[in-house]
Amino acid sequence: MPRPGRRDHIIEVAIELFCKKGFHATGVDTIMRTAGVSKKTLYNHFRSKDELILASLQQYDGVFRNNFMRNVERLADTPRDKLLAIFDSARNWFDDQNFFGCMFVNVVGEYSDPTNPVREVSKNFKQMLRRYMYELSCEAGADDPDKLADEIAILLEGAIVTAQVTGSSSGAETAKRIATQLLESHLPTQN
Amino acid sequence: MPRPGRRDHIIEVAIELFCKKGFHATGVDTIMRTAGVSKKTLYNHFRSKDELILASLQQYDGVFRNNFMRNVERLADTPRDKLLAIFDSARNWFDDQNFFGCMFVNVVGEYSDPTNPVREVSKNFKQMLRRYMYELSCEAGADDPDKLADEIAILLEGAIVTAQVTGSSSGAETAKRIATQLLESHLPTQN
DNA sequence: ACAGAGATAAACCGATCTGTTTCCTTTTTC
DNA sequence: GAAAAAGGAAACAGATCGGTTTATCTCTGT
Repeated sequence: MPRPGRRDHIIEVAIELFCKKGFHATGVDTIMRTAGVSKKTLYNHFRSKDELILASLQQYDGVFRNNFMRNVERLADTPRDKLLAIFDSARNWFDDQNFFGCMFVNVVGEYSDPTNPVREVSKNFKQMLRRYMYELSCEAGADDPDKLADEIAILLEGAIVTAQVTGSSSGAETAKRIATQLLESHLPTQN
Repeated sequence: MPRPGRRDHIIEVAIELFCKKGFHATGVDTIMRTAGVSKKTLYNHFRSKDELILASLQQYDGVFRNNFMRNVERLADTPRDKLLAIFDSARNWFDDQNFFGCMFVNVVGEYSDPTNPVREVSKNFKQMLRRYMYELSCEAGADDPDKLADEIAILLEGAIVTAQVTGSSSGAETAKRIATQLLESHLPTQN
């Protein structure tokens, strides 16, 4: 049996390197050296680099849920406020020293073949986010929760990319401002 | 003197490959073979691959101006309608067979070092876009053209990334819908 | 204590990477 | 038409790529 925690540690290191340096630019030698693990061990846990990339994306999917969404839940109580807190949570993320944009967007930029499995993983991640926004929109009593979810999702994507390219997190506030206006129009007035 | 057109042709080929396959994944051998040019010629025009990447980004900056912005100008007459036509022009772009997201976002995903020149080129590109939106906002009589430009810019970024990841161009309409609402609130009523 | 599985470091494999060089042909220029 | 510049094909260099193998060592279960 493999020693416990090793696999997760390799993935943890891989996520950091993939985010920071990119996927093609990060060699397995670097990952294995950074993780303090022999190459044989790495290939004992993952059949190939592609498989490690996939595992990293799936792991990051869970990490993001725990960090980002839990943060949202902590920052706000009502569904309406949670929809807005998404952008506060995003701002915290942007201001982190280790923010290099969305891992799922970056991986799609490097693997454009539509049949590549990373594409589906990325799509699923974005769908998961949108579903979360959809549920919040329903709970908040939006007149058209489907549309509102699409709109909030686009605002978040735009804020992420803007922060990544410009290096400034101010896009989070711009997006939140737009979102506030959207909620005012599409949510029943709260007294 | 170098034979005319050769340099531009190499760049043209490089842009296509960089967009489609990514930057690290595209080797100079592939570029040179696709361009039908010897390696010596390539390195006669560009000192290194990094220099070719930079030249490609700068060239694409101009290509984008001609294709995207001219398309906007063609689709609408008034500044207000041009601001909205940005998203129609974006939709055409997304539906193109050769859409692989924004080259400047993709390059930032692969080169995260803040001192890398590609970062500044990407930032400049986004600033150029924002300036265009700012000027249209001013002409349209926006109450706060700076804010409106930021907002439209985020909407466009969000639509681009969404189209890239999901493969659907419908985000362009969602973004346009939001933009319409923003214009209704921040522009003087037009009769 | 002993067998077997897991891990390690290192050598190794063939392929590919960016970039240079060589030799020879084509094109430009005066 | 001749000198000079540019281009082409291919070998070459050194490094790195993803991935395998080998020999040695360290755990673990019983």
